Amino acid sequence: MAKEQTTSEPNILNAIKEQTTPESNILNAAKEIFERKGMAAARMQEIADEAGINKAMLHYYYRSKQLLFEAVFKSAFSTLAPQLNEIINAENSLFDKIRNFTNNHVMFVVNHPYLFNFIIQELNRDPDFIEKLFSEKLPNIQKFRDQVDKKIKEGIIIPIKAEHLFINILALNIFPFIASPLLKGFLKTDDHAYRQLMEERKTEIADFIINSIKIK
Amino acid sequence: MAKEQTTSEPNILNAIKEQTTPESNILNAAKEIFERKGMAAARMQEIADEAGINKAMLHYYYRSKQLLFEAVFKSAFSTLAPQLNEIINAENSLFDKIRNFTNNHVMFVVNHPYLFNFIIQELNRDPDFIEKLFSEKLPNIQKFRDQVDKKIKEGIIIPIKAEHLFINILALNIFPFIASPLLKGFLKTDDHAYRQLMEERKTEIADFIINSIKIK
DNA sequence: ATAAGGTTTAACCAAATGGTTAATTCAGTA
DNA sequence: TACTGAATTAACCATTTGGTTAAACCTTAT
Repeated sequence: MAKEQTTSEPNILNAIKEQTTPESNILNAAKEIFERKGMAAARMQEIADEAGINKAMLHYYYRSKQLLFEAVFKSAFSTLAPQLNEIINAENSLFDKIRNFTNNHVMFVVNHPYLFNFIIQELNRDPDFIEKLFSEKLPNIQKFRDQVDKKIKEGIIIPIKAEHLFINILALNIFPFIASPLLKGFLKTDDHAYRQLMEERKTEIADFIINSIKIK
Repeated sequence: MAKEQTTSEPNILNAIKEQTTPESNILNAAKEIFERKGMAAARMQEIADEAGINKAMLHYYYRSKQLLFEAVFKSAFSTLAPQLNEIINAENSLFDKIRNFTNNHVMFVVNHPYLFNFIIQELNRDPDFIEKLFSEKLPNIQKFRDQVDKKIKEGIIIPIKAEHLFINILALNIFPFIASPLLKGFLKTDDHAYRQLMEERKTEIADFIINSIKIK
C-alpha cells in the first residue's frame, strides 16, 4: 500500500506546489482515459502509458480498475456538482442565476469537454452509483423552489414548478454539448459553425428562458 | 454465408408474418444488449444467450462484432431519424409541430428506453460514424428554416435562428431522459415522482417553448 | 555503512473474449 | 433413397486484459 512520505522536504514541497504526487499523476491520467472512453472501453495499460509509468503502479496505488474508476468518478462529480449547485444555492436573483449559469457554462464545457458525457453515461450504466457515493452531500433544491415560488407570487414570472425550470435550464445548456455529433449531423454544420452557434447560445439560452417565464 | 431460402413456403410465410428469421432474431437480441450496454461493454456470448443460439451463429450471420454493431446502430438510427425529421419536414404548422413532437416524445422514449443514450454515446465515441453511414440521407433543415423565418416576418414569433429553436426543442425533450439518473439525484426524486414529472412535461415543454417565442 | 521500508519494474498468470473450424444435423431435390 | 448445400453445434484458438509477484531500487534513519 502507498505509504505517506513522512520526511523528504523537497519532495513534499514540490508535490504541494505542483500537485505531482504519484497518486495525482495517476488520477489525472485515469481521468483523461476514463472520461474519454468510459469504464468499459478504458484499458489499464493505456492509463499507465498516459501517466508514463508501469501498469503495476496503478494497482499499487489504487488496487483495482474499479477503485481507480471510482476515484475518477468521484473527482469528476465533485467538479460538476458545484456547477449545478450554482443554480440551486447561489445568492443572486433568479434572472441573474439563469444568465450567469448560461454564460459560464460554455467555458466550463470547453475546460471539461468529456465531463458531462462521462457522468451521464456511467450513471446510466449504474443508476444507483449516485446514491452509493453521494447520498448525503447532494444539494437541497428547497431554496431554489422558494425563490421560484416567491417570484410567482409577486407576479414576476408565470406559474412553473421549480423542478421543471431547473431541468429546462440544464437541458438547454448541457444537451447541445453531449449531443453535438448528432446535432452537427442533422444541422449539417461543421465544427467551426457549430462553435459559433454555441457562442451565440451564451445569451440566446438565457433570453429564451427568461422570455418564457417572465410576465410582460 | 447465410443463403436466402429459395423454397419452403411455410417457413418464408412465417418469417414474413412474424419477422423471425435468424437474422432478425439475432439483430433483436443484439439491439437489446448493445443499446443497454454500449459497444465496449457488450459481450458476444451475452447476445447469443439473449437470442437463444450458439455464439458461432452470430459470426455465421454477421461475421464480426463490429459488423453486428453497425447493423444495430443503423437500425437504431433509422428508428430515431424519422422522429427528429417530424420537426423538420412535417406539413403542419410550427406550433402544432412543437406540441405534437413534445406530446409524442414521452411515449417514444418509453418504447425505446435506451435508444437516445445509445446513439449519443456511440456517436461521441466515433463522431465520424454519422457521416460514414448516413451522409446522404440526412434531412435538410431548409424547410424548417423557411417556416420559422416566415413566422418571424409575419410578426407571430420573435426573431430566432431555426437552428437554436431546433436544438431547444430537442434539448427540452430528450435531455430529461438521458440525464435522468443525474436529475433524480439532484431533485431527490424517486422513480414514481420522476415519471410524474415527465408526464407533466408532455404539455409543459410545448407551453414553455411557445411562450418563449410567441409575440403576445 | 547498513538495515528498513516504501517504490518501481519485468515477468508472469488466469480468466475472459472475439473469432475459427471441423464435424454433424437438417431440409429440399433428383 | 442418396446427394447437396445450408444451418448448427461443440470444441478449440490466439489475443487481450486485469491483476499478481518476486526481485531490484532508491531514500532515509540509525
